[in-house]
Amino acid sequence: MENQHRRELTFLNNGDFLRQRLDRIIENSAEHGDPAPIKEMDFLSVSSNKVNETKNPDDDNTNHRGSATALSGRLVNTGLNLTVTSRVESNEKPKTQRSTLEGELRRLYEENRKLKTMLEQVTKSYSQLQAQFIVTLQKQKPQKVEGNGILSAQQLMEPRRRSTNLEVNLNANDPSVSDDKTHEETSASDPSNTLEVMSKQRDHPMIIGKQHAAGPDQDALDRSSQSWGSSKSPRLEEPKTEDQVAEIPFRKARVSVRARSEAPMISDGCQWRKYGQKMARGNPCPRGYYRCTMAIGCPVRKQVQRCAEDNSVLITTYEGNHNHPLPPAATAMVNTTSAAAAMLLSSSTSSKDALTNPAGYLSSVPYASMATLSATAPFPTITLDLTQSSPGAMQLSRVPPSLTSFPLPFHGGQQLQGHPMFFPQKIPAMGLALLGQRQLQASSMVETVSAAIASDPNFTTVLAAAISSIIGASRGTDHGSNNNGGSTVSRNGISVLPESSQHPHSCTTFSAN
DNA sequence: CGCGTTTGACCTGCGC
DNA sequence: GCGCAGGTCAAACGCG
Repeated sequence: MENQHRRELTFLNNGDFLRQRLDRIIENSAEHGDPAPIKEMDFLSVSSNKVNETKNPDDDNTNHRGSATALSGRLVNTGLNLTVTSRVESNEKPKTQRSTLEGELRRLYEENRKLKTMLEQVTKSYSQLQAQFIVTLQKQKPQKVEGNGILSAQQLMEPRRRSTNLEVNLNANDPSVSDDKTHEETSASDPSNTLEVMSKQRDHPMIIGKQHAAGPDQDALDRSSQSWGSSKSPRLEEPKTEDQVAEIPFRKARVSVRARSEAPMISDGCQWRKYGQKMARGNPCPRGYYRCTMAIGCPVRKQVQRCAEDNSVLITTYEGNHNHPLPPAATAMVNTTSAAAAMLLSSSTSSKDALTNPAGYLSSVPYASMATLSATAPFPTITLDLTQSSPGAMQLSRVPPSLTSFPLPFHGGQQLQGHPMFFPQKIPAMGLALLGQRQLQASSMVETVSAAIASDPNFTTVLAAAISSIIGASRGTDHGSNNNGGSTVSRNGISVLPESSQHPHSCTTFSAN
């Protein structure tokens, strides 16, 4: 069951499974005397096949997502947003063979439809779980404070963690690709899910406890959030309490977005106020510092800077947790991106492990073509690169020379010796399928990250562990909405791993429009 | 007048 | 300890 589900999700996200099936069909056709039933792939034209008369009741649904592939008169969703027409000389085929193919395709279509539904359910369940998780955390805060107002010795002795700086190249640069599915899926999540869904710490299983120790009041949260970056301005700060001191080692994850834009800032649905500008070393373009002004005291901040190598590339780095409802434009991205960041952070139970063996995590990130680790950056950063326009471009990414880079193996520890910046496309099947298409049709970033979430057992494991550890003790407080969540977990065969019960969440809101 | 931006000063962390 | 770089603050300024 688990394997099947995983396969289904993979297929949904990249069409690899279907591609294999189609290959098999093609091979069968060749064996039956049709040497080249599919001579070329027309990515633009809609099917003109004469057989396409029995319109499937779900055609509309498929078409509007731009994923329909017409093959032998049947629409098949490849999950690649590609429209493929096979020019099969259908009238040359024996009728039986044709009907067999049609039957096969019909079955595939139905299967694809089911898988799509399942993915939507999983996505929705994830959002619901997130919301419940946060609600439970908030409920438990008073207890924690009551029980123990200070951090454990282990927490206090936790050394300042090393950070990881991770770049994940996503081929989500094509705005022309329909994003209806994305909106459909993300809109299913309650905007409230975006509120404090993400904590700012990681690397510690008792992160939640730490937050609780800091107190349930928003001030505490704001204090911790205001320490954006490696330096704090102490001018207006009160003398540090024990809790505040203990917060220092725990820093926030960042999500950085690279997107091509001539505009001074990418539109992400939020309102920002500039509070500073600074010339950064090694970049002739100044870096702007912005603060979210959609609500008083919203701790979310972002940095905007143009890429030194390419001025058309805008690098936006987000950090912090919104303490207010988000507009739909911003909400759409929050869950998926925060989950991506959480997934990043959850990859390493310790920073040392992340430096030495981050493959386990990265291997689950689709389209992740390279990763770099920074021994100097004070926080883990996941970079979503929306600037790549071709598969080849995805293979190489640059990082500042100040960053210590490590070749990170994917799935089995493959590395390119001597090319620390270059990673083989040893990525999950979903990525391979896309790469194999030569024309990488990028779905939206949300879709991409969603794919990563849906297909990543590590993330779901961590999430399940977190929920189990937090909610498990207070099951009575759950409501009916968690039914889906529970089924999601069980479908993925998640087991609770106490050592993975960290809850790294990064609140991130962005879009690249 | 209110709001947002600009800009120089200040602070912290870190490397040498 | 010193210098540098990153991050933040707040007064000054501009605009509607």
